[in-house]
Amino acid sequence: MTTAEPTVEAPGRSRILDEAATLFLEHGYEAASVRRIAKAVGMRAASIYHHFNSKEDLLEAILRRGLEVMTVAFGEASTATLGVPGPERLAAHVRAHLAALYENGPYTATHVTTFRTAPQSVRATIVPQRDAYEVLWTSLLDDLVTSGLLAPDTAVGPARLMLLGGMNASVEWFDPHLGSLDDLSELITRQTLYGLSNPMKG
Amino acid sequence: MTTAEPTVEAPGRSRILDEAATLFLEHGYEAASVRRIAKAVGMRAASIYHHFNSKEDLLEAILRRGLEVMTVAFGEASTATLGVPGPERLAAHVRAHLAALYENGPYTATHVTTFRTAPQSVRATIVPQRDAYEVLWTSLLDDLVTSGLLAPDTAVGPARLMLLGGMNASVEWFDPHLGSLDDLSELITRQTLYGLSNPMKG
DNA sequence: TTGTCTACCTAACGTTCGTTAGGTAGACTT
DNA sequence: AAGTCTACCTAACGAACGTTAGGTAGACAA
Repeated sequence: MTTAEPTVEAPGRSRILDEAATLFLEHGYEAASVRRIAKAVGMRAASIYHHFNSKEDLLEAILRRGLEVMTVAFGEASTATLGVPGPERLAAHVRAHLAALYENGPYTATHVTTFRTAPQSVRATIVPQRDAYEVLWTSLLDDLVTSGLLAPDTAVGPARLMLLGGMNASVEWFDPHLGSLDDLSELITRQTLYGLSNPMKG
Repeated sequence: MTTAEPTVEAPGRSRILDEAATLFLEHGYEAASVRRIAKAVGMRAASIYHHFNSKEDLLEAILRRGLEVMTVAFGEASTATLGVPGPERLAAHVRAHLAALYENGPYTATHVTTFRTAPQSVRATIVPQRDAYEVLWTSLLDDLVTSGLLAPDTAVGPARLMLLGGMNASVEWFDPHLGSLDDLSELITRQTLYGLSNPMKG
């Protein structure tokens, strides 16, 4: 009513975020220049600065959003599986993290691939939220140990790092247009829980 | 006798490779400028071009060397474990890949972290050798299926990607000065084979 | 001793970078 | 109708980029 909806497409802040995240993901933060991002959006480099104070601010917004997508997905998986058995509960959280990587824009994928080489000042502002996300996983794995699904002597720290590392590494080879996210989730969950060894043997 | 050995340190091509690989690993290819690399070596930017034709050539040399370190390590593990049981054989190869990542300079670590965002022309020249390395792993896993260690219905492709992805992802959190490479190898091997689930339960 | 080669150097090239200053066209408010 | 705000624009800044041209000091060979 009040505002006419855009006829063809609405540029602006969210378009910039989308295109910048895509370019950061594909080429890295430094290699994706402001002019290249602007061109992808369909505007001039200077116009970026109407929406963001600096290129680093833009990166920070993207990393933060990627983290938020993960965190929200984790929370939804948690509330949706409050009473269910351990394996299903783990599977739901694995599926949630993978969905964050592949289904809500390039933000989470950009986060996990770009964070390590991001400028130190940007990383520093993000670290607390990142730690919070890792705590969520630690708590989940602790619960699964307590409930008896995971071995009592499980080293939860390394287990969390390997599980998240394995999921994140899938951005290097998994293409959601070619493979099914459900299949990938099931594969990772099963391999994490039971490994590759032949159950018929010792 | 013939040549005096360097009093303090020998700069030159190998120093450039070392420092460049370290900077590429830490900050990424684009963020590490030729001048910054030269400064780390203790020379001027122009002098780099006495040893390499371009920055891309330098990157290619580093990626190639990282791949060679992996490949050699894999080969040694293979010949050293020709007759041994499957679990030990897998463990040796895992240990070899991790040693390549952490023990023979930053080349392999730089390779696995930088390849994805490297300029397309550089990637293209490296791809064949990369594929060859993956074939080595595929063959190993095939053997382990045949020998009965791994389940007969193992999807070897995804299993390989997850194992290599998990090992490579460890560069984000593992510090060889703080943790033992043997412990990490054993952790990854055991988790890969048997998973995290409680063997006391169904 | 003269010449060649290696491994660096200084100086500079054109290009691109992130960023800023200041302008404008349209929408919406009063 | 005049004023304000939003979302862009053109033009340009200084700095840094990869790279090249040409020089030099020392080692070694003839």
